[in-house]
Formats: sequence, structure tokens, C-alpha cells
Amino acid sequence: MKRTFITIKDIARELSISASTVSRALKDHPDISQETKDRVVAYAREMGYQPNSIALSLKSRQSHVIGLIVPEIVHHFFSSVISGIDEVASKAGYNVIISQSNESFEREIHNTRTLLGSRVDGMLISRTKETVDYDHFRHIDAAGVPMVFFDRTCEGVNADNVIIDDKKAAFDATEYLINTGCKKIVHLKGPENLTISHQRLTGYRQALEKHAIPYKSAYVIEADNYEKGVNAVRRLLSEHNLPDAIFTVNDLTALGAISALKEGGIKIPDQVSVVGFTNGVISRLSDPPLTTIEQNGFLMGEKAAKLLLERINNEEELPSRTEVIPTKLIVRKSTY
Amino acid sequence: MKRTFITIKDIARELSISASTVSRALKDHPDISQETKDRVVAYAREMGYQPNSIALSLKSRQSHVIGLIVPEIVHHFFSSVISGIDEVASKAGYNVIISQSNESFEREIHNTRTLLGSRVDGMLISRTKETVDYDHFRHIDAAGVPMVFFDRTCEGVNADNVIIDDKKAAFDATEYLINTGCKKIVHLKGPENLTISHQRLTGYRQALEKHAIPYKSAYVIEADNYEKGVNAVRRLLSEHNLPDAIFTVNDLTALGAISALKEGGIKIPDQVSVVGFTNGVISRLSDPPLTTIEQNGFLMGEKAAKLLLERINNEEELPSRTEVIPTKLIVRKSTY
DNA sequence: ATGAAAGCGCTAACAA
DNA sequence: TTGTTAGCGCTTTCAT
Repeated sequence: MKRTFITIKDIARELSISASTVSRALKDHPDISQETKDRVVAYAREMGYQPNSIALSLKSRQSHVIGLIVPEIVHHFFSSVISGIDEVASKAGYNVIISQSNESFEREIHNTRTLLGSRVDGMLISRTKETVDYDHFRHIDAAGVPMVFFDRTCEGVNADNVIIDDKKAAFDATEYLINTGCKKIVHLKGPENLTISHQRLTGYRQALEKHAIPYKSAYVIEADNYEKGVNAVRRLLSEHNLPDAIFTVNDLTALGAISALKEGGIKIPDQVSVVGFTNGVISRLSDPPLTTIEQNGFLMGEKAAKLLLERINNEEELPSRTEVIPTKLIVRKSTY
Repeated sequence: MKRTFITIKDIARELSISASTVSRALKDHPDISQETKDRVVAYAREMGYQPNSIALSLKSRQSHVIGLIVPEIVHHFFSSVISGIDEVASKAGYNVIISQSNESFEREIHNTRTLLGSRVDGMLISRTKETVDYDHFRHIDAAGVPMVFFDRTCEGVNADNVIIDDKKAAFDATEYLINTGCKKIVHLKGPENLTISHQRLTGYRQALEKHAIPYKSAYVIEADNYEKGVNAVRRLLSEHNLPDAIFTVNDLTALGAISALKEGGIKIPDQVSVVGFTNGVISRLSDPPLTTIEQNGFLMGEKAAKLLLERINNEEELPSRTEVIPTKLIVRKSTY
């Protein structure tokens, strides 16, 4: 299977003109006579000439490629982000090279090296949970390649960040529960070592505080996946410690909670309201449909790509910016 | 923000040797003295030298990049495929440029052009539902760029295909329904234009035939998303034409069907059994959990990438191959 | 209006 | 053992 790409030289030889004339004719340069242009364009089209962007990249020192590193592709949130990135990038004439770190620090480092070798014009990164050392990112910056972090930021690295306001989102969710009459609100929180867990917990506490509801540590339980959600709620039920609302760190955990509640014969939302976080596909389709926080991954991807393109196309050093993607409470049938 | 990449020339100048010596030293060429190698390697490492793969690509006429076109990234099945592709590609030293067609024929054509321009070494494609004309794919073949289609194939195009045994999977699903006592089995099928739709319909028919259940065209309705699933079943209900089972072309449609059944007060699976197709995350979490066909996207991605790499690394023309990924019926609570 | 030549970063055949 | 040269495909001064 051998490649058969026609080049500018081929066209030049065939039409007995020089390569530079062909090049100019192809880009409608004013110096070239209409007749020559017509001949060149006609022949190029006939032969299906496709400019070699590798040669262009080498010449212009611009690859028109954006490097992307995500922890996992198979994840509704991240794939939404990727989709948003692709949308903006392709419109601007950029290609996207994708790579996943699989939450492995080693792989993340390897990915940055590869992308640097590919001379990507910029990188979009969501770091792994493991990543605590940012030298590889500083190295990218030192090479003069702009970066934008999304969802998971890196303090102290010269780059833009795109995040959501976790604290406010959690506050909104909790306040909504309070406003619909709930007083005993359990929070199923995320792992200690993630910033989002803290932020969301803080938003929850602030809402309670505002409405003079005492904070009870027994009502905050670590659970961030389906199974843990099931177990946490089963325990509450067995202790006859039924709350009137549950606010979870993500949708899957909420579904686990709902499953355990149903199992215990508890009516949702009549006896217990449930609010999730993310607004993934599943939240719309669960039974009952889940009230949740919309965390717009597509928008985050679009925004991150736009910030990156701005940086790429700006000669001057821009100051580090942090963009906050708005969230929204989506009320469905798991609450009043 | 200006790029600061060090080149072989820079190293050569600094060490007062020629560029070719540096090049050879860096790849441990036997001709070069150990001393020179040491100096070069040390300096290169110190300066963080990263070979410019664009220059390498131009020289070697190999980009080590695979082009990927999917209809939609935000889709559990496709993101699984992408993940599998990335796994194999990155291990083999290939990058993946991703692009989505958004089920638009125009965009698909545009994507193929762009990727061709990028001189990708091969393409992995799942075409849009709209695509009926394959000239743009033939053009890729004419350029000598190998292709592998996955999930959605293109008859008459010189390429490999990776599919699942849709016919058998549909047969298995339908026969399972029959074996659990169902006789009036509705099939919500996919669009005419996709081979998978036909295959799944055929499997459904063959199962009926085997068990001497007459095929009724009124029981086969085109519906391939949530809303259409809802509508199709609502119509059946309003016509008092309740089946005892529904087999759908994908999970989302099944959930739509379930939603409409619940709305009509129909018990699942007591009155109607439901079987989906794909085994995405949602199927495990729906209420009731959905019986479905496991369609291993990750494996499909891995296989497709492997076939493509084989083609890329083989000079000889290989015959068109079709690889079938095994499926499995996952029985949950939406059936007996 | 067109052509010749140089160069982007790298490799490899050929010289020395 | 190392250097010189040419060339991958293209653009772009600088001639003509």
C-alpha cells in the first residue's frame, strides 16, 4: 500500500512552470496571471491535490494542532468536554490530538513529552488525581507552549484555568432543599484529597448556616460512587435515622441512594428528596428523574479551547486567567 | 509567547560538530565514538532537547498519526471505542487525531479532507447515518491511505471492518424473550441506512422463525432514541396493542420504551419484558435494570486500531478483512 | 508575471 | 569517526 500524494512540484513539472508559481497560483496571489491560475487550479483539482500540512507546519513553525490530556475518555463529563473542544478547534482550523492518562502520573508525564515532540501549538489538560508534582507542566511553559487546565487546576503553574463554582453550586442545591422544607439534610461527600469535595462540602455548610440549621457531622458521609451511595443510605435506614433530603457529590451516588431508599420502601420525594451533581445522561433517565446540578462539560471544553486559541494567537504574555463556568440547578422529580 | 525549541543544529554549533554527527550520536549509531555520544547526549538532556516530529514526518513520509472520525464523542459506546483505540495507538507510538462528524455527511467529507491533508498514516471511521455516497472514502483509498471501519461499515470500499455479530446478538435477545414465554415481541429498529439495523432486524426475524412465531410488520417500528422510544410505545398503548416484549436497537430507546410503559401503568417485566442493546452505564442503573446486549466498545476500538496498524506496516495489499467482536446477553430485571 | 534559491529540522548516501 | 550534501513539500525573498 503506497501513498500517492501529488505535490506542487508534480504540478509544476506537468504544466512546465516553476513550483513557486504553482504555490502562488494556488493561493490566488495577485502577481499571477489569470490564465496560469486557471490552469493550475484546474489541474490541481483534477488530480485531487491536497496541500501537505506537515510541510506547512515545518515551514511556519505552527502545527495547528492542540494536544489534549484527559484522565479518562469514557466518562460523560470528559467526553462532553472533548466534544466542546473539538467544536471550537475544528472551526478555527485546528486539529486535536487526544491522549488519556488513565489517572496515572507516569503516563501524564509521558503524554506531555509526546505532545511536545509533536510540536502542538498548545495543550488542554485535566491532570490526574495522583499529580502533586507540576514540574512537567512547568517544562511545557518553559518551552513556550501555552496551556489551559480544566476541571482540575494546578496552582503555581503559568496557565489559564476553567472550572465551575463548586461552592456556589453546592450552596444552591442545599438551599433549594431547605426552601422546599427539608431540615435534615445528609451530604454524601467526595474523597478528602480532592478540592471539589471540600468546595462542595463548604457550599453545603454555608447554606445550612444561612438558614440557621445546625451542622451535624453525622449527616456528612463519604460516598462517591453507586455502591457507596447504596451502603451509606442502607446504614441510615437500619439506624432508623431517616433524613428528609440527601445531597450527593455526583449523580451515580445519588442513584445509589435512590436505589437504597426504594429498597427500604421510602417514597421519593415525599419522604426524602435527593439531589445529585453533574447532570449526566443518567439523571434525566433515572426513576424518578434526578434533580441535579448542571456541570456543563461541553461549555467548559469550548471555553478552554477558546482561551487556549487566544493565547496561541497572542504574542504578548497574557496574565493567568481563571474562567468559571456557571452551573444551574436542574429540578426534576426527585425533589419538590 | 514564543516557542523555544532547541534543534540539532543548535547542539551541533554548541559542541562544534556537524548536525549529522549529532543526529547519529542521539540514535546511538555504531560509527560515533563513545566520547562524542556522551557529550551530545549530556548536552541534549541538559537543554531538554525534544526531536521535532514534524521534521521527522516530512522526511520519512510517515506521520505516526491515526485519524479518527466518529459520529459523536459523547456517547458511551463511542467513547469506549476511542479509549480502546488510544490504548493500542499510544502503545505503538502513534498519536490519534480525533474529529466528530456530528452525523453530518458534509462534515464527514470535510473531516476526511483535513485528515488527508494532515497526512495521517491511516483512518478509523464510523460513518454517519446520512452517508450513502462513499466517494470520499474511495478517494482515501486511492490516496493509498488504509482505513478501518467500525460499527458502521461501508460495502464496496476497500477497507477492513470491525463489527459485532448484530444478527446473532439480536437472535439471542429475541430467543431469550421467546424462551421466557413472550410471543408478541415488538422490535424498535434503527434507521434503514445502517447495516446494523438490518442485521438486528434479521436476527429478530430468524429467532421468530425458528420458534414458529409469525412475523408481523406492525410489530417493527423505526425508533432509535429516547423520545422515539417513548412515542412508539405510547402509540402502541393508545391503540390497545400491547405486546408482551419489546426488543430495541439500543439502550436509550429501551429506556424510552420503559418510561412510556410505566406512564401507562404497565408492569415490567410482569406484563412486558424489555431488552436493550449496547450495555452502556445507564442499563445497569435504570429502573428496572435493563436486560441488554453487551457490545464491547473498548475491545472494538482495540481491534480496529490493531488491524489498521497491521495495514500501515504492510507493504503488500491485504485483502479486506472483517473482524467480529463477540457479544453477550446480560440479563437484568427488565425481563424474566 | 515568473523563476531561482534558501530554509524550516532532520536523515542518509556519499566523501574524506 | 566525522562532515558535506541533498532532499522531504512548501513558502518567500530577491532577482529577472
